Formats: sequence, C-alpha cells, structure tokens
Amino acid sequence: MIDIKLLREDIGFCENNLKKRGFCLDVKTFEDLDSLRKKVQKKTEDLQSEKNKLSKDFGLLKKEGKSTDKLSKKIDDIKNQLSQVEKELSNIQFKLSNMLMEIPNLVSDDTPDGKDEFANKVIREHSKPKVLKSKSHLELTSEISLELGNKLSGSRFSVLSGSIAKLHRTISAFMIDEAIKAGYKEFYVPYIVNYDALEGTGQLPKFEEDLFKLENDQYLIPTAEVPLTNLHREKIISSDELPIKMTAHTPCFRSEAGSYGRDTNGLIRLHQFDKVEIVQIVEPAKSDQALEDILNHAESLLKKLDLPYRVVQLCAGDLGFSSYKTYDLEVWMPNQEKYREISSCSNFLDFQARRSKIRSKDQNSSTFLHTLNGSALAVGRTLIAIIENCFDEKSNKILIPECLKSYFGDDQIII
RNA sequence: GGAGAGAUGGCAGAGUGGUCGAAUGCGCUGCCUUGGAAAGGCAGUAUACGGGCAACCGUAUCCGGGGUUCGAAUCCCCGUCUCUCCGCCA
Repeated sequence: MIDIKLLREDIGFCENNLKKRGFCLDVKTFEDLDSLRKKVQKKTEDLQSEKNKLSKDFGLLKKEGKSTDKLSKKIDDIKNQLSQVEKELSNIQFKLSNMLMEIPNLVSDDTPDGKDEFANKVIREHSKPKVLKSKSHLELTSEISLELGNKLSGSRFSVLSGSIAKLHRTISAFMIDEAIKAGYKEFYVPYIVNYDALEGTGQLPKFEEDLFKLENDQYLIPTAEVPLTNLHREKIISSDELPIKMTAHTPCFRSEAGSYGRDTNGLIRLHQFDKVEIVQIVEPAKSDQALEDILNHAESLLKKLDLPYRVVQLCAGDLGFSSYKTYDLEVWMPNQEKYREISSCSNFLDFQARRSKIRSKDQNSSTFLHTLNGSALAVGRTLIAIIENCFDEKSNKILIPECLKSYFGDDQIII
C-alpha cells in the first residue's frame, strides 16, 4: 500500500499520479476519515490513560483498606464512555485500512500515459520473425488436447501428451536452471496460500474474483510471486542478506473471470499454466537497476531460445494494481500474427513490502525494502511460441532450439 | 482421526492478578580500560500509532479473537499453529 504519511502530506500529488492509471482517489473521504480518526484516537487514548491511572489508585486504596466506592463510580463512568469511543475508533480504522488497501501503487514518472494496452510503448524489437504466419499450435500437433482438458475439468484446461508434454517439462527445467545460474535460489513452495499472503502481494482484497478460492480462506496461487515474496513477510532482513533473489517453478491458477470468449483457441489463456518466476528483494536505492536485471534475465531466455520478441513498457492504464513500473516481453505468435505477452517484469517499490512488513533495519530506523518480480518465463506460452516459430514446413518437424536439445534429448519433433 | 503438552522481546528463557514492556543469560551498539586486542567494567538495545520544534509524553501489543475483573502475559471460552504419543498414509 501507499505510505499513509505521503497521503497526509501531499494528497494532491497522489491524486494526480493515480489519475494517470485511471484511479480516482477520494480525497475528501480520506481526509475526513483520517482527521476523524485522529480525533477519536486521541479521545480514546486519553480515556484509557485516565482509566489506567484510576485503576492504580484503586489498587492502592484497596491495599490501605480504604473505601473505593467513589472511585468505582468514576471508573464505571469512564468505562462506559470508553466502550463507545472504542467501538467508533475501530469502525473508523476498519474503514480507513480498507480504503488504503484498495488504493493502487503510484506510477513511475517514465511510465507512458494511456488507458489500455494500445498505449503501451515499444522499447525495442529484438529480431524480426522468421515465420510470419503459421498454423496454430493446435493444428500443428495432436499432442495438445483441449477436449481432454474439458473432459477432466472444464473449459480452459488442457492435456499435453508425448513429445509435447516432454518439451513442456524440458522448457521449465531449462528456465529454472538458467535462473539458478543467474544467482536466484530455487524454492519449492505451496500452491495453496492463505489470505494474508495474497493481501501482502496485493491480489487481495480487491481481486478475489480472479482467484480460485478453497475452504478456510485459502486460495490457489495465481503466480509464484505470492509464495516467494511472502517467504519474507514480517521479517527484518539485515543488509548483508540483500539482494534476495528467489525463483520457483509452479503452476499458476487463475479464474479468468471476465475474459469469456477471449483467447479461447489453444494454450494462450488457461485456468492452469506453468511459470518460472523470479523475485528480488532489494534496498530501495537499487530497485531501478534490479528491474533492468530482471528484464535482462527474461530477455536472455528468449534470446537463447531464438524466439522473436519485443520489449514494451506498460502505460499507466495497463499497469497492475501493485506495480510502479512494468516491462512486458512479447513473443511473436505466428498463428495470431501478433506479439503476445510471455513475461511481465515489475518494480513494486515498497508497496508490497509495506503490506507484508518486509523491512530492513539500519541504526534505529527500519525501512521497507523494495520487491520486484518477473516471469522467466510463462512455460505454456513459450511452448506455443516454439511450436509455431520453430516449425519447419518442408520437413514437417518442430526443430528444437539449440539450448533445449540436451534437456530434450533430441533435436526435433516429427509431426 | 484420537490423547496430551505448549506458543513470552533478535535468540534462549523466567514470570499464575497490580509498580510487568516484562527478570536473567546470549547477541548487538556505545563508552571506559589497553600500545593494540582479548578479558573485564559501565550504559544502552522491541514494534506500531498519536501528541510535541525538541527533550519527552501518551496508547496499544506477551500466537489471534472474545470474556471475567477497578486492574490480565497471568483466570475463563473459542480459534490458529507447533511438538509428543497412538492410528492411517506417498
């Protein structure tokens, strides 16, 4: 969440900044609520102080065997007042924290203006596509079945088999190894997390409908960002442990509510997909550089896979709730004749750290650290990109990218 | 799933109704001592919020929530988690 002190000191700045992403900050409600909070809090604490003092006196009188009747009445009176004021205070604080939890992160100065993905800014194009147009991955191989996915679960699920299932596994293995080589520590994490974890990274309370909810306030993870970042929740991290670099390969579960009819053809948008995620926790001064590092790492994978891609910077309106600045990597998808997102690399500044209390301490003051993450990469979309970009029409083969050959154990898949 | 034990500061651990934000030890920081270091001595060392220019003051927090009481780390109820034993199991 945003620093409440910043809201108090310069709410105009926050209002204008958030406007860029299309968020309308309710300044009046915030200011009214906060000043009411201050007033009621002061009153509550004064009454508590009075009560504490009188209770001590009461004890003394009792010890001396003196009458406590008069005092009893006074204390009763204060307790009555207190119970009312306390109720009021907790009510206000509840509202205030709800409001705070639903305010998105500020937007970086260099984020382009715009209200949707069409305003995203292309930073660079890495290489021209070699295959401009192809059949869809569904047509190219029979080893991807949406029908079976549907049979087992419902729409937006898939079953992979044979060489394609192996290639899928191979891709994750390659990516996780690359992350480890780049200094990220591998984790195996739960795929089910609790409310606090999701609140910590910003998915809750606002985006519950995007998640698969289980019983007991537990949810399937929408990304490994959630468990990885939350490994350090409520921790004070000493500066010699920084930067913290973590990676995990997990399935991701998304309800895709509100995306009916979009990307229904193939593996592009499923309820369950695999992803290798990288997460960094860094000192505030170093997060700009860390974002570039994460982006570079994700790009290095696409380069090694020899897939055509471009780097775009998300415009303010397309930026995720928690993000301050985001680069997307978009890979060329020949069948769609479009670049499609395959990685998203974001700097959250201290937005997540403040929610999840990830701090470091120097001298006497503690500071919230900065968190960042990036996909490196989405496995299913990489699989499609390889099938469609590396398909050789003449020989009717998928030519396995050089870097995967040793993992895959072969250099081609015959269709 | 059944039975029992437990959860206290960075860590270990005392505390069973009042002056307890909490003994003691370790760790950490500063100072003294020293040619320098070790050892030793002294002092300091939780977090959040509110008030104040500041010194400082107030409030809350001993797993979470509720209750009893003038007063709760301490008593009662509910929940969560951990450990031990039994059962089951990859």
